Amino acid sequence: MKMSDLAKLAGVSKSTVSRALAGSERVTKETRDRIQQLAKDHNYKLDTRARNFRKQDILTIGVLLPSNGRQDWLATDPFVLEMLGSVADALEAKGNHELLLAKHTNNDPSWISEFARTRSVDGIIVIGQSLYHAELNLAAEHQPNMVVWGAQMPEQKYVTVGSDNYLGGKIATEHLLSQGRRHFAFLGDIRYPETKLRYQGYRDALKEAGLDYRTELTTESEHASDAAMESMAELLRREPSFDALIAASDHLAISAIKAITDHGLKVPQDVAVVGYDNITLASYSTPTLSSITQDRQAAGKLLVDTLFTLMEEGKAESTMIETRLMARSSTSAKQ
Amino acid sequence: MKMSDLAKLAGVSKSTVSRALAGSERVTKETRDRIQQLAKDHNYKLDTRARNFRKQDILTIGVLLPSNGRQDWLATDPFVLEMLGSVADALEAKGNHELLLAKHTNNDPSWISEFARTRSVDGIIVIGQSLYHAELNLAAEHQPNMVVWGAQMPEQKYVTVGSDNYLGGKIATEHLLSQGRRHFAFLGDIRYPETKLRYQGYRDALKEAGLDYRTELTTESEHASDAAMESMAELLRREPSFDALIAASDHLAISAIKAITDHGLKVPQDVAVVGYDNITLASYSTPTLSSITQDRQAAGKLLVDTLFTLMEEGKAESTMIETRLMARSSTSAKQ
DNA sequence: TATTATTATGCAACCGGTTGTATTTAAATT
DNA sequence: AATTTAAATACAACCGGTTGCATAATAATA
Repeated sequence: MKMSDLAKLAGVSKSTVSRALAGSERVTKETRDRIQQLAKDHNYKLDTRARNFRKQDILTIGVLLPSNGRQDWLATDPFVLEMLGSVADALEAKGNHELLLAKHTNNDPSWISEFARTRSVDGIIVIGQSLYHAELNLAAEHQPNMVVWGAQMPEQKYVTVGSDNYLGGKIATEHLLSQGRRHFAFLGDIRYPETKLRYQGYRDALKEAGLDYRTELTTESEHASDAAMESMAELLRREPSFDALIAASDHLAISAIKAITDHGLKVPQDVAVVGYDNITLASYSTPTLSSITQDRQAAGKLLVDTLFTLMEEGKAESTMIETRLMARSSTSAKQ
Repeated sequence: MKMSDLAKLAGVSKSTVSRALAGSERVTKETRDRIQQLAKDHNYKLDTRARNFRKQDILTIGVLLPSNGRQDWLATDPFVLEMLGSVADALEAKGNHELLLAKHTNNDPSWISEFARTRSVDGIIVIGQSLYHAELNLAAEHQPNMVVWGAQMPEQKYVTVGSDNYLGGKIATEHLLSQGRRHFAFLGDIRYPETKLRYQGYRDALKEAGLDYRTELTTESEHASDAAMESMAELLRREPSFDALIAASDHLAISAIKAITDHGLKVPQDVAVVGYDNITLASYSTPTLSSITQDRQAAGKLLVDTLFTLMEEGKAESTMIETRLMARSSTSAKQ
């Protein structure tokens, strides 16, 4: 059932139907009501695809969810969903926009630039820079209206929005320093730009505190939790003397806590842990996890706003949102 | 830059360009290559909206993420993201489909039927039945091609895909019964259809074991964690004698564990806990959380397959996927 | 009642591609 | 060289709406 069919039924022209359904004043109230009723009766549904094609007043925004190398990382980290939600909210608030979701499926990262090249979306938001810097640069050539959640990189052709990861790493470290901790370990994979910055903040905080950065206490790990457990277990065997751990994500932190507990040590008494992202569960896990907060609502809004600046003006600057440590702390002694 | 511009540049007709870009054999290889090169040089991008409008070979599937009443529930539960991911994967595997994402924003549930009424998507998948049974029924009238992740309800006009929540509740309870637990409490909000079934499974398992269901040990709670903490704390004050807890979700379970620990009791020694969903973090939290697994990969695939059956044949049946308890257990004594 | 102003509706072009069919061009056959 | 056959390209209609402009219908004015 198309509009012309409905027009025939109503005994009027297509244009009248179009205007009637749009509620235009150019059609008498009676005709309008009659046609609208008729449309309802016959369960007529306007073809949005045709409408949008003609009007071209709805922007389609592609939202991309890359995996983090590991197939399952993305699917498990609630932080990504919260970001997605806040991006959707921010788009919704703008009005007249469609959110086209695309996610990583196979292990070939070229889908990102492929998406940028072939889909004629009006803009792209990538939730998670991951290891795809080069790929994202390539994508940006095809779709200049692209904003990525992540960290600033050298020779970057896309725009990033992120939190101050360097500062975050520093705050986390200083937090534990202020509680008298002196032997640090860092858990995270510094191949990831964001993790690397957090790591640098961590190192600098230690340096400023006059503490030697002890390289052998650093461990690499994927975001996935099994790998994290193993890394942590190995670290504990190798170097059991640290009393403070900075983890690059809450997921890692929670895995680490398990590994530490399994090793027979107590958190936070023996080892204090600080995570990153401050996912909801962090507040409710046992023991409560201290974490660096990245404000997702602000982040989603900033991603969208930045993209719109880009679309309207053709340029935008990479920006950061607030980073802070949540007040609650795993280090407070439990009885 | 539209196709006709490119045609002018190339000195050929629009149709030749169209065919050249589509890689048709009807255009000489030389012309084809020349045009493709030209397109690349001029950074021409085909208008997918126009293409899809004309070809009508791409189905648009709306994926809806309702909130769970509480504004923040959805955004925090990784289970939803995992479901979303697996739905996206399943759609991707089908090919020729677009995933249009829409989520709850304000507190008005009518957006669901509004979406069904006004957006001309080819089908709808709703991830989370929540409390919106009536609303979903309404939506189904506008878009019969609608599949909902949730539980079967009386007088239901939409199709559901879900796991066997009744069985899940039963398995969870029997698991703790087999470990000698005898005093049970249930944490969850039975207004939610899925939770209600889990609760019924729980009650029946107790009945079959010859245990009186002790109504005063049941507590209602939203999925959100603050409310859960409070409910749990109150329950502990009121009735401190139970040694087993069935929680309607892992999120609830983790909150509950915290409340129990804060109360000075030990998990699992004093109170054994079983959750639901088996989110990734459940395996890595401390203590490890037993949980009922719902296979998300299968779920996403089944949601999509069911929707396609519906779209092709005009009818489909509500189905269930496997439910099982994960082997690892919080009840195993820790030393 | 004839004429003008106003309002309601219809016509046809258009959005940017795709595709069946007609036409031109080149190659093959006699 | 003339004719048939095949290959390459062009033409024009179409997808399902929207919208500027023309026209028909109605109301207002002389």
